[in-house]
Amino acid sequence: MTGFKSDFLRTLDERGFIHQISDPEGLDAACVKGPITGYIGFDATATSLHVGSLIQIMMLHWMQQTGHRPISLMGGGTSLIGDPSFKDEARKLLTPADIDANIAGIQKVFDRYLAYGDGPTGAMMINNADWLTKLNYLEFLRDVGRHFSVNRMLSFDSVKLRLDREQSLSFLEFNYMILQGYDFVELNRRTGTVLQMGGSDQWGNIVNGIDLGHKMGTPQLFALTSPLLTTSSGAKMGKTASGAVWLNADLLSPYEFWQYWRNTEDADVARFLKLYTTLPMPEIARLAALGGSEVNEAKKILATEVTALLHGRDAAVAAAETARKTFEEGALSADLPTVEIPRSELEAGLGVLAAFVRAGLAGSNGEARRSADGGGLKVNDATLTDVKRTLGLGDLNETGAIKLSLGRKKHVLLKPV
RNA sequence: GGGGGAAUGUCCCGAGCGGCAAAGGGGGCGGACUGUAAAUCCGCUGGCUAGGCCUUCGUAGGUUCGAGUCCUACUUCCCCCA
Repeated sequence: MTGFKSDFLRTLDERGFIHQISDPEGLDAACVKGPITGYIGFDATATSLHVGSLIQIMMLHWMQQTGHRPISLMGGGTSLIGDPSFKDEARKLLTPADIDANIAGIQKVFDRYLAYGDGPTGAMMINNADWLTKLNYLEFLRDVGRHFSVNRMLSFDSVKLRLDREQSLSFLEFNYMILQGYDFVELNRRTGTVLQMGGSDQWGNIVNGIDLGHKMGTPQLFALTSPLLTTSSGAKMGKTASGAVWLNADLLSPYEFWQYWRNTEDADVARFLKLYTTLPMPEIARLAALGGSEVNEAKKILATEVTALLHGRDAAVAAAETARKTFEEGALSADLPTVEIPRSELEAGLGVLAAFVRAGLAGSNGEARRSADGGGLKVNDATLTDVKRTLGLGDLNETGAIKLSLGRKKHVLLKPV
């Protein structure tokens, strides 16, 4: 449906966030009537979220910007179980200590996107461990469990994958969707939440919560899912050679984060500007209209805006400047990713291949050797030809570091300490 | 309950007469061309103290000078009969 009356849905719609809504007219009407409360749950399976979650965070952001109250729900309780949806095997079980540490890491990011506070549109940070860990089993079965039809749960696509392949789906995992459904009801009771959002793979789990709400006497609840995001070439978002594109700066520096967006494919620029920046639509339309090599300007703006939201404007501008010096002037920027190395090792002479491994540009000496064979390694901008040479203090350049490059895009400074 | 088939390079799919570091894809990385894009072409895609050594084919044993390949047991999955 198009032609939403509420600012919230209109914004999400025109920016490409909407995949499915359970009752579009009903939700639209509720949004027009006054501030509503909605949430998205985040698994605590790693110490940082990655770009795959950014679209969800942006939905919460817009929710607040358009006059509603967003809740970021930490899955402290549900992560004890692990979401089996569309997975073909069980995840490793996390300990409560792991999960607490993960939540601590994840929370840091949200302050950038949401304004937490008590007002009618103040965001809330809630952990579902608050109630899930206190449940009494028999009580829970009688109050909540009786509303779930196993027949129906078995029919969900998210579990079918496992069942069709006759792979074991433990009772523990099977309960995940019940707990997620219960979360929705519990949040409604505690905060008046009426909307749960999430990726399209969460549709079944969310609708389950709505059904449970009906049976347990909540007001009408709503589901809204975002499309599963892939790049134009079909790759899942957030994967690079070196691993996931983390949001936390200690796992991926602002410069590297900026680079990830700078390298967006042409065909994705407009879509990403709408999803991941807060630039006004007319401005995005202007950038999207740029043709040929001019799209590079749009990509730089995309990279800077996305980075500014996450790491702050200063860090984004600095990243852009480092990139400009490195790529456009070919000059040496002291702000490139830096790896420190004991001065004594340099004095003793460090094998070049080992140096590239230390810098994180190669996984092993063999890999570094192959890259060199292909002409892909550079030391201080000179192509490496002798893989047996060693690096010493004499290789330090004017900034007191050694610049190691893999390909044209990846540069690391090796700095003695 | 009975019968038949399958598990391969820790990214995925997939060939593999007892001599195999193991065909071929996809993906990824690098090079050329460009615009730090896409498409295209080329190279690489177990580890190491590097022409020699070490570790890999579901798990554990066995046969053999030598096992991904043959035998036994186990695990998991697929198909057929009941």
